[in-house]
Amino acid sequence: MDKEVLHDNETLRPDEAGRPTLKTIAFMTGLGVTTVSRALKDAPEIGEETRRRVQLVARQVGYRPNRAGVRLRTGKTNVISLVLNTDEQIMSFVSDIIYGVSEVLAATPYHLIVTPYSHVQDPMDPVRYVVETGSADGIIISRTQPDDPRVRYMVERNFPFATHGRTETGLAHPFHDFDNHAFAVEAVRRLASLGRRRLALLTPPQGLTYHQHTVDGFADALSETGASEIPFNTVSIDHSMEQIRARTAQLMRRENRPDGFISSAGAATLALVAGIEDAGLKLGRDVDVVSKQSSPILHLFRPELHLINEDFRLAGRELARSVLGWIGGKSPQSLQSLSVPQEVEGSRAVGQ
Amino acid sequence: MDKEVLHDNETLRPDEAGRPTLKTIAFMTGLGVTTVSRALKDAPEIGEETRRRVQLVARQVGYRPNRAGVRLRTGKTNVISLVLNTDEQIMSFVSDIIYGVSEVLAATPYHLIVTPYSHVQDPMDPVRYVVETGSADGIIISRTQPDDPRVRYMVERNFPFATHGRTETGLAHPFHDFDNHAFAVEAVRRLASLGRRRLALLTPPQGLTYHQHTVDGFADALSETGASEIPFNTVSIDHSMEQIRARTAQLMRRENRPDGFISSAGAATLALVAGIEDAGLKLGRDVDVVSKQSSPILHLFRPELHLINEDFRLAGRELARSVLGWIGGKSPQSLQSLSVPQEVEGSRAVGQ
DNA sequence: CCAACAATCTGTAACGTTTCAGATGCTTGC
DNA sequence: GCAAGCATCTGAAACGTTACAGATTGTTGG
Repeated sequence: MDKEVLHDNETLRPDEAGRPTLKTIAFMTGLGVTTVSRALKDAPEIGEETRRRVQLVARQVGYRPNRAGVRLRTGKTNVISLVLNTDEQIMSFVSDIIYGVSEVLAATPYHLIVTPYSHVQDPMDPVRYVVETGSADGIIISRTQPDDPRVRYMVERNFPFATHGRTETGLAHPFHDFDNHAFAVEAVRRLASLGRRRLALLTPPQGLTYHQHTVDGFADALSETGASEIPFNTVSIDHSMEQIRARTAQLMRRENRPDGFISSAGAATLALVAGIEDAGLKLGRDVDVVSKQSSPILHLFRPELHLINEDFRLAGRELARSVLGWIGGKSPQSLQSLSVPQEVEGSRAVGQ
Repeated sequence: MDKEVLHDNETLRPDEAGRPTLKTIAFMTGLGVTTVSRALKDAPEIGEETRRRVQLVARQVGYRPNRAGVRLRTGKTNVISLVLNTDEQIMSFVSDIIYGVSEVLAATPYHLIVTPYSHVQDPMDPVRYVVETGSADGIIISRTQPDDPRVRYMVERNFPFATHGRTETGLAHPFHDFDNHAFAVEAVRRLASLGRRRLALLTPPQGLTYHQHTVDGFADALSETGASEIPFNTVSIDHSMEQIRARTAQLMRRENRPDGFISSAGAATLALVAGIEDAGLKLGRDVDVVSKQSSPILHLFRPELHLINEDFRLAGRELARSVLGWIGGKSPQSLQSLSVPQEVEGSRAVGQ
């Protein structure tokens, strides 16, 4: 600290507008930039006093590592990419996921970047883009399929990711999923307990893993309760409100109409109920409906609805934790979680 | 192309797993990396044939500029930051904005990064962070206030941004706004035309610019139509569903209750209507409600509702275009837009 | 024929970071 | 007294890009 060699940094003017860099701190402390770099990340071969001195100065001048510098040198982007389908109709749950992810990332140096794709594209495109250009350290995807090509692709390349929903690839990868089997079972039981015997299921989109989970839960609970199924396969929650409404009305005007419905999405339930009422029937009297919801609003729509919450903010948090975990070296197997259907407050709540 | 000096790039192995860089293309074409760099951006001092040759090779090998390299060298991040408040209750509109922004950015090299903040923080924090660390080239903010400190901050630093909502700072900056004055006027007229004379307004949050716009439009149209106001200032659309519902019920049980409501948000309308019905009153008979909505769902909730659409996806697109415009050198004044209330399909639609 | 010029092309340096392979000085053991 | 070892520190090089200041041609005008 005395001999001050003053390495001839020709153009070095300490506080010249720009933000401080390692060089700035090196100059201020009289150390080399290598030493500063190592001191800041608590490397072992740095003296105790030096470390403290460097960290003090760094804090004082508000040093923040330049992301581009780090990224160029190390390849680490400190970015998580959330891949989203922009065709979703009513999608307040999307913001919930985003906020959940954000909550977790806030305590880290990670930024969240949203990578959208639409129906005109191969869902693989955004994933390929991120992996090939290395524009993120990890990816979160949703609308997961049993044999999801995106999952295969990323596993092959050993690229960290987490899926919202499970696969049946046999590949071990992080996921978070809502237990839709349990949801369907609880829903059927509820309807059965109300004396409903002819049940129809408004399913998740064909081809997604949780479609099958829901259908399986429905079937299992049907045989458990002895209720029967009224097929309702012409629409799914991916269809437009108009279509769901029309098909429901159509179904409800038939001879052998259902007396109980299970709906896999809150928005779809609005259309479903409208269809029921179009047919001149009344909720709670002629038919009961159990619905999933992601925002606590459906009880305002029709108090007769039976509701089960799916917490997407929680999903976002879990998914973020999972990718970070994988990036951090944890084993994929240890980063899988399942969320259980939540009882909704109020008299008509479903669940235990 | 004949003398092939083979610049001694010691460690250069063309196709060694990694993605192609300028160096790769330089090697393949036999040119210098400077030439390649310039050829790719159509610089003037590059021969026609060379340019074509370079661009052909670049396309063939799937060259994509390394973002970290560009960012480190030029300071350009090719990132737009969308700053969001995570405390919003029901926020399907958030995804709409995100998708709108994405749509526009998709055709550009820009990435979208979501920067959240919560009530515990100063709304200034995320803005300061982005500006100070230079982690984006432009910012989009919402929940704009008449004298918004974030706007002053960014204008002072000449940092490109766009606001969802206007300010009254006198500073020229890009914005997109929904014409809430017009919305309130149309809403009052509609209620007046239905013979409603005692109107209550469920306002946007106090402190935000569009609160005043709405209130002003309401007042203007009241004097135009001769209707009178029933004060309803104890809640705003930022309050919880429960609070809105309870206050509404309370209001509707009073002697001098309103016979018309204007609601500034779709989600709040659910609670508002619930409150009305809690008081034993009936929509369309005892009271009419005009509501804004951002998703076409409220007509399913109660067909008696009068609805006006606010298109948030459009807002997202406009906001994205605005920031990009400013970054691209256009004048802030030329990047301001206002969106007019949209008529909702169906018999009870409001608007022209 | 030569100077001047335009048209093309080029290497070097720099952005901020981390890794690598030392350098320096001080103890320690014998 | 000295080699070896340890504890600290260090500069150079590299990541991929662009700006700068030339270099190398061939062409033109006088």
